[in-house]
Amino acid sequence: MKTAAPSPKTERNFFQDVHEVVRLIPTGRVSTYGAIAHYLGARHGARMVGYALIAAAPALGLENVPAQRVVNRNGLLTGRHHFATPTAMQEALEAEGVRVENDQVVEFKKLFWDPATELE
DNA sequence: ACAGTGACCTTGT
DNA sequence: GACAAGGCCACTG
Repeated sequence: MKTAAPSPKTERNFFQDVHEVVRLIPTGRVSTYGAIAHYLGARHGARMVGYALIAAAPALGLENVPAQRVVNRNGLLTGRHHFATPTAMQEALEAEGVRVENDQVVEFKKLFWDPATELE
């Protein structure tokens, strides 16, 4: 299951772009779905960004995509449940120096990395 | 083909 | 300021 078959009709270009941006996120930094979606052009529907991360999930072989650095607007690790383990996301973030408390990134506002602003 | 769900965000009341 | 609803696009059943 899980879209293992790339559908040509579905422009996975969007996913590819998401992968690029997520990969460009510096270590110890975090970004948001809305920022990425906005940087890609417009509101693709921030939800699609999340889906793109699922499509980019390490389980598919894209371990180069640090989805752990991508959180929601609240800085909450909404997708931790989608990781191999419920703590994998938090563990990974803490391993990079990002303090996570109660599934929430501490000083998220400071660690926030906006492609449209940083990369411009 | 239809309906429901989903790692969300923005706007309106 | 808080709560509610809508919107975006894609995937699954």
